[in-house]
Amino acid sequence: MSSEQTIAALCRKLGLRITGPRRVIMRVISESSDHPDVVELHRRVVAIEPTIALATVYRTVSLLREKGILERHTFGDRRARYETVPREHHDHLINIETGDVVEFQSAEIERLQEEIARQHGFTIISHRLEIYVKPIQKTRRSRQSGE
Amino acid sequence: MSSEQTIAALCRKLGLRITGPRRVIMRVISESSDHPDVVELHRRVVAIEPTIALATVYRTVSLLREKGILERHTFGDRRARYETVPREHHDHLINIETGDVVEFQSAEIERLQEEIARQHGFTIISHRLEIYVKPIQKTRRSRQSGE
DNA sequence: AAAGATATCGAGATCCGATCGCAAGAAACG
DNA sequence: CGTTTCTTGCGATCGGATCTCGATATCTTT
Repeated sequence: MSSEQTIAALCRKLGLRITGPRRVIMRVISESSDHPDVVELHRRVVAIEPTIALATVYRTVSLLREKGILERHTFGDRRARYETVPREHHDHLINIETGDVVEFQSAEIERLQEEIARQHGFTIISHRLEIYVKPIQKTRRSRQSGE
Repeated sequence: MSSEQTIAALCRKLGLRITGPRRVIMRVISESSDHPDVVELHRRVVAIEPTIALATVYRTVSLLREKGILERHTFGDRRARYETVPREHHDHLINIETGDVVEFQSAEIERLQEEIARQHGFTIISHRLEIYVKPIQKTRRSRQSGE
């Protein structure tokens, strides 16, 4: 999702009407590189156009999610956070000591997931893999290469 | 978590009072091999002792979670589901159409995770892998419009 | 065993994120 | 322009989870 004309084009492609609120909401989303929740999105939206209702933001994000434009995450808390769908799927290594997040991809793991799902008679809709880690300690012995 | 005496012992060990409601709730949990949410737990609990309140079940499960006895999952929906901390780690296939959860293990995936973590200079503390799936459809052929 | 201290309970109120219903307003299309 | 259908704003409502509080039960102390 990107600039002004493409938002209109996107709406048209999705069969959605091009409305003022949607223009603003989509623009805010496209300019957000973090993972805002709906209230936060609404905050940013009303900073531009104060009349836009919270419910409209809710409706728009779920619409965009249905259409595959947005991804919904639910981290620790119970509020949903949104992110534009990355063009390449990735999973996360979370450093529990620092909170840092490292993205990674593994075609091999993806393949194994497909295999497991198929063995159970399912097809994968989506998945979530989070690996909680800490830095390797160097004890008396081995050091690690790389990194 | 297991039979009657061990529940008392467990409570004592955790510094909790051994009460009627707790006995029942813990028994229900120990006898559940699925991933019930709190309302479902309460259903099973009141089948044994109808006077036990939903709030008590909420309080008990969060207590047991704090103490490391239970694991809390939040799959697709917004409700928390609980399971006793397994002695062998497993991951979950979640059928998004029915909400059913299938447990699985994959030594291969675990191995790859270890490898990825190591390549980034980390050791794994824990991880979470959830695969959201739906049953394999038969022929998906010409469909009319929309959606 | 009785009593005091306090953790726990049940029931309903409350919180908070998310959704709904409806009348008014706006887009699309001719 | 006028009609049709979609969208919006607003308040009501939903649903899961938590909290309040008086009553009760458990543990501890004697």
